[in-house]
Amino acid sequence: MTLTDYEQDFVLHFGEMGSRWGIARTVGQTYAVLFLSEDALCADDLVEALGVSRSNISMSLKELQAWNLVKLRHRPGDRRDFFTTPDDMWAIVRILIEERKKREIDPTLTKLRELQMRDPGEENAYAHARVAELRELIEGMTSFYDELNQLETERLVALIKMGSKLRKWVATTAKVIPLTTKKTPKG
Amino acid sequence: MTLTDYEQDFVLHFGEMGSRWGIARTVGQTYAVLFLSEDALCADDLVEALGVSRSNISMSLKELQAWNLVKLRHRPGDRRDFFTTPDDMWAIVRILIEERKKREIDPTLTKLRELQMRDPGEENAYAHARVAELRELIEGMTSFYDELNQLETERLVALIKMGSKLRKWVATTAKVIPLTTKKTPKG
DNA sequence: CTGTGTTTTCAGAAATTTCTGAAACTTCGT
DNA sequence: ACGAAGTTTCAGAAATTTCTGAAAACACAG
Repeated sequence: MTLTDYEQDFVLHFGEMGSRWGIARTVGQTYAVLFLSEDALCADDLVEALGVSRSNISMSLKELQAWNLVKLRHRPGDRRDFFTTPDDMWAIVRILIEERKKREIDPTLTKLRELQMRDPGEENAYAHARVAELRELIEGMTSFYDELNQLETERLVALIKMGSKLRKWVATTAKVIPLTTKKTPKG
Repeated sequence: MTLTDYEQDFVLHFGEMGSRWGIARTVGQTYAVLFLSEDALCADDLVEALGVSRSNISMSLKELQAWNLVKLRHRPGDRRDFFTTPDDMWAIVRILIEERKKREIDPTLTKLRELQMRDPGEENAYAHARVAELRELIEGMTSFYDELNQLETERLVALIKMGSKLRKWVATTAKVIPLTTKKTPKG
């Protein structure tokens, strides 16, 4: 398991981007190696390819499994665990978006709803309105996402390829629905 | 500048979420305070509200300005800088998405394109194909995003509110376009 | 030019996250 | 039950990120 220069380049990039994507470097690199590999790899292959500790690989694989980003495989007569990435890329995209939503949006939505339940009192009138605005916006966006997410992949791909047709359709269809965002005036 | 319990709760949540969103805690809190405040605030207001150092606030505001998430205001006869958040929430959403794309997607797209230019050679045939697949997918998604981003806010909001209409429209319109994702077979 | 009120910078302290090595655990064959 | 091959856990080391305090820089008034 030695990486070619080409692979190396890709893998190092994923490692560096890791911090921006909210994952540890080794997790990013591990995923990258599996992504590029035609066959399933075992933990020691990854240790060798990346030159990091066995335990680090173990942790990273655990994290990738928690995110559903790798699949476990077994070979007859071999006790080791082998790993691959799902080969349908769109499945990967859906997983990534779903996981990010779960971690980055849902807790905030919960908090906003909780705040909305409270009696804000005089002093928090403005804050309360602002929270409502934010909550409505996030709710709108997540239900739009749910809508898209219900499309089977084939149709989603078609939609994405449709380009300007979508814009035209919105232009003709959308105008009947009234705009509801209110601007809150400022001092 | 003392925060009410209500505000405090919101602000602390934004601080905690910061790490998940890829921003420092103080940056998140600073933004939260400004977001909830009806009037523009100066740096010392924020120091008092959050109980952190002046320099930390200075850095945080600088970062928020780099992201275009706060606006600078001045008062006649007052030398201090005052800050607010843009009051159009959709503008905020657009900024956030654009900035994330810039940081999290664009560098990778550049890298993938760079790899595609290279002569991969025999040994990298599979990796090269996999990179192509990923690049195409990301390009497709970003141009769909560009498409949506060209809609003026009013129409975007309408589209988001359209719910199942979109799905129906895709069902009737999309089927003419052939599916192009190829599954790469595995060992 | 000097003094006052303000923002910025930056080296190092503090906090947090990531990684390692050693030990513990699991599973299976004999 | 024992040993071999594999995996996981976890305390602390290493690396990274965030925050502070002191100093520097800036902008204006007198």
